Amino acid sequence: MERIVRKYRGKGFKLTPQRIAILKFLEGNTNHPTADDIYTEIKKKYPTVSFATVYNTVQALRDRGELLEITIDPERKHFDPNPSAHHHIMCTGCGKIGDVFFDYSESLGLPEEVTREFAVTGNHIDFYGICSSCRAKTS
Amino acid sequence: MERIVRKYRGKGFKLTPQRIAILKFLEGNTNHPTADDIYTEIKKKYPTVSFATVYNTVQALRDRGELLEITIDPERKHFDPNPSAHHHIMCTGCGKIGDVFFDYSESLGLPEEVTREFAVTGNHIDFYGICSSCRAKTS
DNA sequence: TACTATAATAGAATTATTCCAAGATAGTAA
DNA sequence: TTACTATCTTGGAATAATTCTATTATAGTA
Ligand SMILES: [Mn+2]
Ligand SMILES: [Mn+2]
Ligand SMILES: [Zn+2]
Ligand SMILES: [Zn+2]
Repeated sequence: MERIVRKYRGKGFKLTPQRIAILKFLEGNTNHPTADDIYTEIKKKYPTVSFATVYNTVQALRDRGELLEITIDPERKHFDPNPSAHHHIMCTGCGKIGDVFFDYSESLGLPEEVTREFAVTGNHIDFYGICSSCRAKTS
Repeated sequence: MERIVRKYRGKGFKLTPQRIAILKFLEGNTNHPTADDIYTEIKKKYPTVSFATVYNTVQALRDRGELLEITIDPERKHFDPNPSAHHHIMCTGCGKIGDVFFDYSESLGLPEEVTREFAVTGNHIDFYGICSSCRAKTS
């Protein structure tokens, strides 16, 4: 928590109790929670917290480059407190999202007809698969 | 249009006038339209068409493997009548989505800690960039 | 031509997300 | 400390995308 305070102090980002709770929940969290996941968690300690606060906070973090919005799930957005470039894999059985830490950039050269039209700035890979617990169920 | 009839005849997929209009709009369309784009177009010829029909039709096509749902745009789904494996690039300026026809699968080996947990079934790459017309504007 | 499974429609419902106005408060500077 | 104010929180309304439902219509088939 001291690290959190140190990280955001003096950056025009006010550290309110709700925000600190959100930051603590997100810190090191590799579950890629949805807005609802965050809301449900923070509500345990701050029963009057609102969705607006959750969305405002994740937006503020996103704008500061501290958090990523993940689009791999067509149903809803997931948030990732690890802003370093990495990729994701989602289980098509249960929706679980895992991290893929590998830089494929070298292999992702684009065809000339694409680079003629687009100046490429980034990439993100969505992998799909079946997680071990889902495999256990169906087999 | 004859090709469309031939393709779907006798497969439990009724070819209504609205569906034919949707199929014609989608056929060869590389613009990755949204549900609203489809609705707006079909409404020109069938003013009473409903969103339910648009969604029902794209779902039926998706279930038959004739159409893909694209998640590259965090705001809304886009649909792609080309179901063959390919990737996409979106302009972060105007939202335009282009196709990337290149099979990167050979280069997309996953780290062992991922394959231990997930049996991989597929992948899709989202590229980001700036399209030529957006570059013309800002420069 | 008649039948029936499937589709189309209007509109309500649901869900995710954003907006808004009013009241609080974190951080700062005196 | 204290006071100030820019920023934040909140409940609830608003928006937007998508799905559901009940009713009516019709494509495909016998
Ligand atoms: Mn991640
Ligand atoms: Mn495409
Ligand atoms: Zn699973
Ligand atoms: Zn553009």
